[in-house]
Amino acid sequence: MSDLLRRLRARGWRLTAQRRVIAEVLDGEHVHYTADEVHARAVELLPEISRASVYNTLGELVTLGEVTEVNTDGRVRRYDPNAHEAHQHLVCSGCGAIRDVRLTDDPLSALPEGERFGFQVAQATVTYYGRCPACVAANAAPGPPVG
Amino acid sequence: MSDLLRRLRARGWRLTAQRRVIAEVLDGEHVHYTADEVHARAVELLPEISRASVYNTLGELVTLGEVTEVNTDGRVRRYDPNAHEAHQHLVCSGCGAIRDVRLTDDPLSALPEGERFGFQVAQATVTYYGRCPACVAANAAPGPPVG
DNA sequence: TCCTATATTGGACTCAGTCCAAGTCAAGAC
DNA sequence: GTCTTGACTTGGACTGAGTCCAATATAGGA
Repeated sequence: MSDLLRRLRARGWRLTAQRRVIAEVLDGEHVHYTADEVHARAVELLPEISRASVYNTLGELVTLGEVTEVNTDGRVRRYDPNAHEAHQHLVCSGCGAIRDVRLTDDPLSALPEGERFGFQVAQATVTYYGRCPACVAANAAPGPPVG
Repeated sequence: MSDLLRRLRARGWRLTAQRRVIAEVLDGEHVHYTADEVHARAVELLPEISRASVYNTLGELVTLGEVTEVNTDGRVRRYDPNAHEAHQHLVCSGCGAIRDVRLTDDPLSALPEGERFGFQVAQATVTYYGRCPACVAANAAPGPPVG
């Protein structure tokens, strides 16, 4: 049993076939799947698993802090199982590729007291946008870079 | 005529009633409306304006760099007319209130070369999450803070 | 093995956003 | 002032992500 499943068990989760399969799909530190991608991969392991179960389980994993929701394109939510290491994301505006990145400074330190407006600030998410090496090479000559 | 309309005119835009109304709705530096909120306000000024026109116009304003798209909740896109001043956003996880904030450091400086993976990094967006004074006061005694 | 609270299912539903063919109209030409 | 035309608008159908729910199934403790 994976560490994730062990932790879930310890929290009183019932270990159903569906939850095991979803945990298996998310196993791997650097995946950023959408709910539908998780579902597609889960179906290969357990053909009868429903979309609703995938959404339910992902939502619960997010609530428990085992998975982080990331939204890099303003459209689809993605699920990041690398929730136990502080990191941010670097996104290719050409192909949408996503890399986990570690920053030198806590982004909270860049927000001065005078800009907090009395908020109790708890968290920051940073998304970097650029072009990955493959997309840079692909557009080297033709046209201006996008985004 | 507002500066925005003047700039659009200079770019060859036809100044239709719909576009004037949308520009008027977005007038004001610190609004962060969704497309449907823009539509609702536009309808008060021009009852027959359609959702499609609102989406079209907002999309064009974003392409022209006159308005920025922001997504603070992973769900709805919001439109920020304060596109000519570099800033980031502070979001209340209680009520969703959004404030523009100016940082002391360029967030790009926190991403070391070794974490760029050959990307040509162009841009960073930072979103801070916390609780606004009103939400802090509201939950002062009862229950643990959310998020 | 039984029991039951918890989880799963599929299908209907919502909501944001897109697409399109038909109709309208801003603004340049005269 | 009127004409002309291509850009703009419209409403309605459509898509895709995500939610909700009543009926059914099942994990795991008794």
